Amino acid sequence: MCQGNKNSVKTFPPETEAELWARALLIAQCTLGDLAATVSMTVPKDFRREKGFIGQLLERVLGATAGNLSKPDFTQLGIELKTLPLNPNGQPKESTYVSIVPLMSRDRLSWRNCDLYQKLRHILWIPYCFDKALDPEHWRIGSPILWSPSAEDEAVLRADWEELMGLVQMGQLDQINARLGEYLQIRPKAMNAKVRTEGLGNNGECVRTSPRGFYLRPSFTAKILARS
DNA sequence: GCGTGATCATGG
DNA sequence: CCATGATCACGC
Repeated sequence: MCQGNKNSVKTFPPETEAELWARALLIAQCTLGDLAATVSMTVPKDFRREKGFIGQLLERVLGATAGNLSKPDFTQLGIELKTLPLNPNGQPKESTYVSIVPLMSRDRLSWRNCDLYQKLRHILWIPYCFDKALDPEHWRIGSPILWSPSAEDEAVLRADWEELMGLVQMGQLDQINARLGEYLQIRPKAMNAKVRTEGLGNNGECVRTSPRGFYLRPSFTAKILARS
């Protein structure tokens, strides 16, 4: 980690959705290097040791406030910030992490009240071109997308969530893999495969298992892009 | 250790 | 080729 990033500047949080949107429009077409300079950060040459850099850069530039709380980044506005890496062909390159999977929840869950939905209900997408042929400082930010799931999106997301959380709550952790779910999938979310946390066994008892997260498939974020 | 930000690296 | 499973850094 370079010294410049430790001392980087934070932007004041936007007070309204319109203000956030205006800021997002202002940075469209900027390079990561230009943006980083405005908040005294330095763009890494590769992301092997700084995978979250671009997300943290955009949090600073746009004035996100939630830190590591399980809340939308712009808490007062209820808006989640997500960067979206695109291949040079304009398609999403990676899945999008959304939230941690609550592996110990035994209570009946409500879709509209779950952490996952609270983040999915309103997202500011910031696409950028992930081009291995260029140094990351020259990668360009694209046009922002302020998105909420359509009724059809929500129906699929909710069905995926119900299927996946059904397995979690029934203690069927060993049946969960990233192939399940049409738009949403569950994948490991930890420093490494040895990390353990508590989950539910098939008799409702506590078992040790790996932490997992909910991710949106690239095929779904591609639909969001195509529609915008 | 957990949740935030994600991308890496390899097997199918 | 690309999705799955694995991995990296930070704040607290």
